[in-house]
Amino acid sequence: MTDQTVPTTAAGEAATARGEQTRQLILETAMRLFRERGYARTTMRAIATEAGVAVGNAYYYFQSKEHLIQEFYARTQTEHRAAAEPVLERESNFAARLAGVLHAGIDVLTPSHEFAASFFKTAAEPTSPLSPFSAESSGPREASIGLYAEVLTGSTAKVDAELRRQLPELLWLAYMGVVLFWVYDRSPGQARTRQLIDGAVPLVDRLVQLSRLRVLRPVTQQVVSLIHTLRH
Amino acid sequence: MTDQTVPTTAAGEAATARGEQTRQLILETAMRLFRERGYARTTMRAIATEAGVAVGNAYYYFQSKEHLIQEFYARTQTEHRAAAEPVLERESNFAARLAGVLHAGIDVLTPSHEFAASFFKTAAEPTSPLSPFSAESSGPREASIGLYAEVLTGSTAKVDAELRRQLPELLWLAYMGVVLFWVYDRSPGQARTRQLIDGAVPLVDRLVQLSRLRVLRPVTQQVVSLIHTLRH
DNA sequence: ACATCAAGTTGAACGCGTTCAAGATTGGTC
DNA sequence: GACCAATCTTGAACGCGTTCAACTTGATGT
Repeated sequence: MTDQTVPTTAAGEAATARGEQTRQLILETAMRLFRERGYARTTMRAIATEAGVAVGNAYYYFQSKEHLIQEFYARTQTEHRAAAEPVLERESNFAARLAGVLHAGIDVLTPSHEFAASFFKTAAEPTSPLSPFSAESSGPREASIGLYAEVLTGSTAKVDAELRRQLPELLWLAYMGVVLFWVYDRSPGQARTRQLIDGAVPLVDRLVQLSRLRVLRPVTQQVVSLIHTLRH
Repeated sequence: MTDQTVPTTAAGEAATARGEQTRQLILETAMRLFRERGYARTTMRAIATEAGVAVGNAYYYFQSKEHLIQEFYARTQTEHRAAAEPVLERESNFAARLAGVLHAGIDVLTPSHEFAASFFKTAAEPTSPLSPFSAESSGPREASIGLYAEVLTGSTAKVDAELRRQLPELLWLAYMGVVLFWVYDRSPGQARTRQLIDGAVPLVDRLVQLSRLRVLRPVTQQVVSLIHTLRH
């Protein structure tokens, strides 16, 4: 994870062996300060000073202050994956798998709640490279969707065939919704988000099981065709 | 609308007859420049210069650049209300009323699509006064929720009693979702958002009707109790 | 006529993210 | 060892949102 001659950057900046060390130093310093002081109160000058480099040098490796966060995404995704592993190994019940993966995601994010809230505005902007829907974020996004594909494939749940194809992305979208809720969640320890997960998962589970029910067949069809329409 | 001695500000700033004129001048100038150049490319200096006042003067009336947008909310809400009036007058079918109100909302927003996208990031921040969930936005928010209450009360739809109480707020939340989609919508004329509305409304309608169905009763209960939990 | 005082107005100054022309360092080549 | 080009590093400078001590204005009381 530390030592590679091949470019490791998601954004695709050139990363030779020489500069990589400085790059990592700046990144580590930035992440530490972000966690200590929050995103807004951490200045680029402070990052540079603490890292022992010039301000301009930080901009040689990172296009902007926002781009420093991209790494946060990648790391979080990797940690999420790891944290979800035991559940995916152990459980075969769909609801249990989904709940486990969602909780694992929030577990990983929890230490960064304040930090996440402060840079969320940036990620929310449609044109931002930090948007979870952006091309720059496609790596972590695809990986995350893959995680929800696993939730489904490893489970014993019986799902309408059409719906099954769309479900991983839908579950990822639901996860984005949970994260959105979590960012806004001001309850101590974000307990409300936990309640949301525990309350919504059985609901989703039920709806997914019901998707094969005769009365709901048209509704299922409608959902699937709507999704199809919206993505051309 | 122009001429009042009573304070008119939503935020509650003091607005005497004397300063009100300057306030309005700055506001009009700002709104014009925002539409002409976009939010980010409009500087406070430019607003002040064009309005013929000093920068500091703008800050006497508005806490920040962001606060200049608060007025945009209030205006949009009022226009939405007006645009929805004919539909609420004419239709009694729930789906037709909902679709009409949602389309009216997007109609009103359409001319400001670029502008809205540029300041959306600000509104998305949980702690921002511009957040649709913030205390400062409670005026327009309550009015908007009221609009969806009317969608329901004026309709012939039969809804589960428990659900009925929560529905206006849920519909408003769905509207927020549509607006979120609209902000991200890069299709020409935001045609996809129109498709989303036309596709999702029958679905919501169906689900609402089905909420009284026996098989779905537990699900409905679950939804209602989850909402109840999440708001203490 | 004058004093008083809140309301309104000013613009220089601050700290921020970001840029960029200039300089320093490195590894390869003859 | 001398040169070169690519890579890396520097810090002053720019424009931005925002602040604030100082100033002006105009209505009110005497």
